[in-house]
Amino acid sequence: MTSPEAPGSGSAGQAVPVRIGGMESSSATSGGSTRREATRQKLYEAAVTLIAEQGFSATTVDEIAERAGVAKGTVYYNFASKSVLFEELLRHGVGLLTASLREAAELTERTGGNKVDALDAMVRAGLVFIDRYPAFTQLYVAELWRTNRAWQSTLMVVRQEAVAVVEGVLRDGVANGEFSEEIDVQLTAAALVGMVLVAALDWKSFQPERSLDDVHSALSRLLQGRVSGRR
Amino acid sequence: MTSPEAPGSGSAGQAVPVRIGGMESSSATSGGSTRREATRQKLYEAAVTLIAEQGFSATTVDEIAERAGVAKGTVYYNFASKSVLFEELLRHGVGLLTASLREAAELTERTGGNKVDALDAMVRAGLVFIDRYPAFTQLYVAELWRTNRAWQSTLMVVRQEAVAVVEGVLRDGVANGEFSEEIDVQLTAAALVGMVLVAALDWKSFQPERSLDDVHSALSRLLQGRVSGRR
DNA sequence: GTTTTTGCACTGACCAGTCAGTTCAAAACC
DNA sequence: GGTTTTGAACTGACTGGTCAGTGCAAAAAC
Repeated sequence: MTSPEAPGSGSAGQAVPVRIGGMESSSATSGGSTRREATRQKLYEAAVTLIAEQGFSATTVDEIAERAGVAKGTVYYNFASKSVLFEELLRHGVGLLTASLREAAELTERTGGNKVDALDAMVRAGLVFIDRYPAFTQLYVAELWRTNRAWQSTLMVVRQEAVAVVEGVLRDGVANGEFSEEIDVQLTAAALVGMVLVAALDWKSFQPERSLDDVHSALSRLLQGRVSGRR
Repeated sequence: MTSPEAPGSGSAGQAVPVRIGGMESSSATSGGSTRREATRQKLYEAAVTLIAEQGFSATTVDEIAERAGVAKGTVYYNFASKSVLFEELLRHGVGLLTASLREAAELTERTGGNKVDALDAMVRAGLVFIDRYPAFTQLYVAELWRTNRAWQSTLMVVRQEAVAVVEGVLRDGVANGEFSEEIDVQLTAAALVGMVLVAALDWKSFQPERSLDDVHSALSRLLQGRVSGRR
């Protein structure tokens, strides 16, 4: 099940039954069995594609259960409600993205790259993420600017974490003179995120045969202002 | 004429409502009453905000009718179904955007601007549009990359019309040497659209007190590569 | 007199969430 | 070893409610 979607905690090896306490702090249901974790994972995977395709409200719990190969009751055994399932899915997915962006930025830092390099590395990290989890990305974009929804506040927090990584790099770049002091950090960060997001979704939807490198270099060019003019 | 048929009665064919290419609704209002047009307009306005907030499936026809101050029967007198109403709304809205972009590009052309100016004018036109119709924009973004929905093909056609305007300017710019020949027109256009879309939605959602000029200048800077480095 | 809107009762499909009952692997016991 | 008990995990039929779409007679608008 190295399935193509549903950001889940790695691909939980289903062979190894022993899994000692390590990592995750969320204690609550400690003693969590592996079986349960596997079921949740299957549910995430089923839900993410269905919701990306049809939207949250148009996706039924029966469908999710069916695609996960599980009874409907199991969904409710594992999650308090349909929207809790969704909320948890969102939190998890964006967490992965944030970690990935942060790592890209830090790696560049450590290997002595400048801030433009960091930005470029983050663009690539974003593309890699979208390449791996297109459905999740799609669903995220669809929900991000909605108001009046149960998971709105969760989403906002989680979004801010991701955007903050980009903003941080921009701010650092301004501080060390690499970027103009005139730039508006917040707006520029949003614009950069949008650039990657939309270009990548278009790539996946309308010309999926293109390579990641292709897309990356097009965006790099734009990012570095190598669009206009000669050369 | 895509003249509105009588209230879809008969249980007749409910075969997939996907129908491409319908001509523009008569702008001339030929014969068509203005009253009807006004009712439709009210329904569009009611539907757009509700659907932007809640999504298509979570929005009920009763709600739409109520917010429009109209009886439910009227909705069905004017539109064959809920999804037809939505589809027409999409077509209508994107039509406005496309016209606006095209106008911006042409005006720049006529007043002797170069292609960068045209792009910049289109960015502004996009911002003005989003400023005026934030709910529509939001809803459009939420639906754009969905698959498996009834109005998918309509959306695709209409999206292409809008993106094509941007692509056209880019292509012209490449042709006259203003832009590098290396740019990927399609991807760059998508990225530019994304930049404006996401920056503007963030603006509206998270810092609505900013002025349009503010946002525009931040994007202009990015567009012209005046972000990094020197002056 | 024709078109459009209203109001409202009605139907049939669909769906989130529930709950009494089943499964089965590991623990407890002999 | 073999047997019994336990309980977490899972099942799926069922319920109560919701909602798209219908039908139609009468009023309003043009």
